[in-house]
Amino acid sequence: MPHDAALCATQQPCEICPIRYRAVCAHCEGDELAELEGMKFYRRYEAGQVVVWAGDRMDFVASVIAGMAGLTQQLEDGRTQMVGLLLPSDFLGRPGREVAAYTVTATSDLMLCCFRRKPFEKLLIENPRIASRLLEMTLDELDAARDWLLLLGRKSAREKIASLLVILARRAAALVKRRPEGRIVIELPLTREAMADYLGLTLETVSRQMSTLKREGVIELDGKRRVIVPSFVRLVTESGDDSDGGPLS
Amino acid sequence: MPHDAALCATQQPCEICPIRYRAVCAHCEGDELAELEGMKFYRRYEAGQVVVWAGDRMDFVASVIAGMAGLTQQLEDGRTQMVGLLLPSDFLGRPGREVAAYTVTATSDLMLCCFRRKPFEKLLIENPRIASRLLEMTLDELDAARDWLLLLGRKSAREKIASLLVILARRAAALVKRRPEGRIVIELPLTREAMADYLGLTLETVSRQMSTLKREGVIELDGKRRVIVPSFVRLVTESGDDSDGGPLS
DNA sequence: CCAGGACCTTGACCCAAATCAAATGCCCCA
DNA sequence: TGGGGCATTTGATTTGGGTCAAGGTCCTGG
Repeated sequence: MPHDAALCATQQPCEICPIRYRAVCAHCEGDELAELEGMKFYRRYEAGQVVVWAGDRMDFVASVIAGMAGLTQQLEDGRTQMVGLLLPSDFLGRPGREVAAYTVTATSDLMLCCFRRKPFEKLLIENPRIASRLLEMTLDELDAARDWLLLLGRKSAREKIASLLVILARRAAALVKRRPEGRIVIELPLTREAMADYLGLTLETVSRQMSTLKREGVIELDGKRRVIVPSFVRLVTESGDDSDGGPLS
Repeated sequence: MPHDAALCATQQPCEICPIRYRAVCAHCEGDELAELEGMKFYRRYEAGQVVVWAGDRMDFVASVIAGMAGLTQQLEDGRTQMVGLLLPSDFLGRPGREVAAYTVTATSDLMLCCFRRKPFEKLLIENPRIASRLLEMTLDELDAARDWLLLLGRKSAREKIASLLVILARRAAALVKRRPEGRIVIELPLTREAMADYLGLTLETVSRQMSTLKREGVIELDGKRRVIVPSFVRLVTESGDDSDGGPLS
């Protein structure tokens, strides 16, 4: 069956696809996934709830269906850095690793489509197509991590905030509404503290920079968690990287 | 044939293994790799030489045989961040990507074992074992990138320096000599500027922190590029993370 | 053996972001 | 309707690391 973009792009969870419910679905991949029935289950978490603690045994891997989660790492003295951002269609867990290396926390209400580890690993071996899809996704994640390294290592606080908004606007189509005249509305699925942990800043600095961007008209705030972007191009400029790749630019 | 740890761990390049000459070799993987003959070639680069520029076409992928290279990303105004560190056995290039996303520079003299892209990709499809090895390596790289995010986001300059030395000591067995009484000697394959680009610092700060660590007896310097670590445990303490995983700890 | 240049160190000063400390707003539930 | 608790904002102050500037060291090639 041919790829059905409309069906794949829907916000409804695909009931069959094991990995990426939006870009790959039963309608695209065919019957090879039918065997997955019976090895998967859904779980929901509330904002702030911990999915797994680093060091805990994790007997499943999962695909994010809705909401957002963060992978988090800590130094002994409590300094915290987010090291992974999971949005719908992202994959959680690592084949072959039974013990979680990072703490996973729902930063907003979260819905996961989970697969029991053992049968999933068996599936990977038997089904090179899924394995290769997983490799591709991992490579994309690595690229994202590398952009993040540049952000953490070399960008100013203001550029970091702008970059985060750009990332959310580009990746989280579900969070974004386009308004007439090109205005964009972003529902922030993170607290200021989670933003700070993502950006390697303190929450006070995040708050101050949000205020500054607002004062200068780069963004508007409607409540604390809704950001309106009058000019996306302007926001991208503020983010420091000129890459015009990706949607919305 | 069973895994031969001694043979795999040798510093000699494995003439057959396409991906990781130390951990996987013809002796472990068997004949499935024989078909690789004829699709591979070696290249050497001098310290400072650029392997590929971001945006350039790259018609091969490669395995690092000796030396060290850095992947580097830049903002328009020239701020530079290293986003990948390639040591012997690391893999360079991404299947399916013909245009390099990052600039690759040899930070020391470098030897690559290269594979022409097309036949390599064909091989990946036909040989799930190699594909799965590549997935595993990519996941390891992602883990390393995540530790790096923590380093850039939350560590002090001093901790960053100590962390880099720990990483080099753990990963680059080829660079490290153990002396009696547990002393370790590290040959730094990077300039101070490359260290700064890795750590998200300026070269002046790197130099200052090296001097401080020396003054306090955490390290000794023999010339500019040879670091002697009297107590590795002490160095790990200075690095901020208490993880005692990995060799040498 | 000396000159030039690349690489590194050190000093003085400055500034962006952290830290410490108070408000303020907001939501939920009694 | 009001109060408790959390998230957020804002202010005052400090500080780690950046910036600018001046040497120093070592290697190489003439």
